[in-house]
Amino acid sequence: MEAPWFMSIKKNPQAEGKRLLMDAALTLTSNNRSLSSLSLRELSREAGLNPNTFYRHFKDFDDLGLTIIAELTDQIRQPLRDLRREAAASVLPLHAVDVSWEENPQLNMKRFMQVNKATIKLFFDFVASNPNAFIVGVRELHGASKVMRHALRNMMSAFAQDMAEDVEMLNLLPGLDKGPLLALSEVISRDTFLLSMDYIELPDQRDNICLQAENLVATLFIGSTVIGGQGALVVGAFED
Amino acid sequence: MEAPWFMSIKKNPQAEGKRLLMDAALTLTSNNRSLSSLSLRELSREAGLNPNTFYRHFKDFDDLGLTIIAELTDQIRQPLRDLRREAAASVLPLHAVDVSWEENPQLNMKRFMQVNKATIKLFFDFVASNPNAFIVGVRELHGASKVMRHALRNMMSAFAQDMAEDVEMLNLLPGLDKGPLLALSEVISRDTFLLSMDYIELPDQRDNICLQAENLVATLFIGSTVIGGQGALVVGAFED
DNA sequence: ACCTAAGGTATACGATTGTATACTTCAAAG
DNA sequence: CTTTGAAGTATACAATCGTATACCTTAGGT
Repeated sequence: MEAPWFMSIKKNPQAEGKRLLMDAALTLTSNNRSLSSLSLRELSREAGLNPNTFYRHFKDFDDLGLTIIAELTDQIRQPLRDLRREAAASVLPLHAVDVSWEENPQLNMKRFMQVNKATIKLFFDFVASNPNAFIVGVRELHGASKVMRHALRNMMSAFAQDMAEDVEMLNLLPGLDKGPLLALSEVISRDTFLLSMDYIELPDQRDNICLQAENLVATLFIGSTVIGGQGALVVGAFED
Repeated sequence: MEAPWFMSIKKNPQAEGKRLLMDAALTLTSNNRSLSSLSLRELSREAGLNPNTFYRHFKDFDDLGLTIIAELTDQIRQPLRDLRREAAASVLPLHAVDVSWEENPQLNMKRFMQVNKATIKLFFDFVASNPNAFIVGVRELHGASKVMRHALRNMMSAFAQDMAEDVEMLNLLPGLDKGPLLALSEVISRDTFLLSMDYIELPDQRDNICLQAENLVATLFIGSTVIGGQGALVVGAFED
């Protein structure tokens, strides 16, 4: 009698278990669990592996978490920058007559709002296609492990720096100094991350959530511009 | 031989264990643990009680958590409103000539900023004197238990409503409609809560963190006022 | 062709866990 | 007084936990 096909196949042994364990962790944590509440055996069971296999790849649960975060960052960071450029490119050229802000605040504010809206839409699309990764990320951002918290905070700081750089490079808001811009980016980065939980959990309110995010970003940027003494640049765009 | 005093004293048996268990939970979670990662025996051990005593008072850990949150809310909500009135009272009467915003934007903006600063200072003082409660609160706000998350979210919504009511009643920002005001309050409530973690963990940066919070609040309120079409009310206060 | 180390497994052990059952104590209502 | 119910304890047990030790398989370098 011959052995069934699936018993004779040897999968490629290239650290397959590592993937399985990381995926299992994502699966489990996405359903009302936190990393710190998982047990080794539970995780291995979900991954379909022997408990000891965990130690072949990770020192402890923090190690696992850091690996997940590193992968998450790799998957998100560059795409996010690309999204922003893409959004800017799809909007700006249409009005590329390059009217200065002083000349026509309304037009330039509309530009900004459109890039804003497009970027946010693309970001949340990304969230919706990687829900589990975002769930762990947000959960562990204020979770039990100090190591994890610091790693995620650093990740979000990096995102904020990217955002600030892009806004400056694309000349979206000329009235903003570098310092305030970076501070705002940190806030926006964090709040958008947190909002992504709502976006995942409340599929019927996604349009609303997008609007919320857009409003937050616009409010912050405009407020900061005014405080920076460049209010004349923007206030004209909102008067009747 | 007489028994030592502490053995003969019968503490009032009015659910003493309940207090001990809640305190134990706060103690344990404040030190790199989450509620969902606690074990029943661990908690009982910390409280100095028999494991089974837990069930005399709580159905499960969610029940414990909800009780903690309820108590937390009771301790914070009214004091917070009082703080805001106190801050407003300590600042407003000095300038109570009641100059309209249109007449003197600089003066009125200064009023707002002072109330803002005072409230935030008082709030963070409160945080510093109840650190453990805030740590659990923030940790469970995005934690594993859905029940807990909803409860904490409701709590923060209540805080936001309080804030919106107070701002309106104290006439701090006449240029803001009720809708946007409430939306902003929600954001501020959440962000301030999260900032309180930094305030607890980084005692040497507390002044900085206060400034951060003040800036955030000011930026949001001003930005929203401009978007609402009342930019003329505020923009004058920041021009050279 | 051999060796080695990485990836994965099997088994076992003591510690810890949640909970069930039964017992105690004591405050207060009857 | 008696009763009764709430608060807390003692003991016990099966399940699960983390981890130590030893073993198996295979890809890749020499």
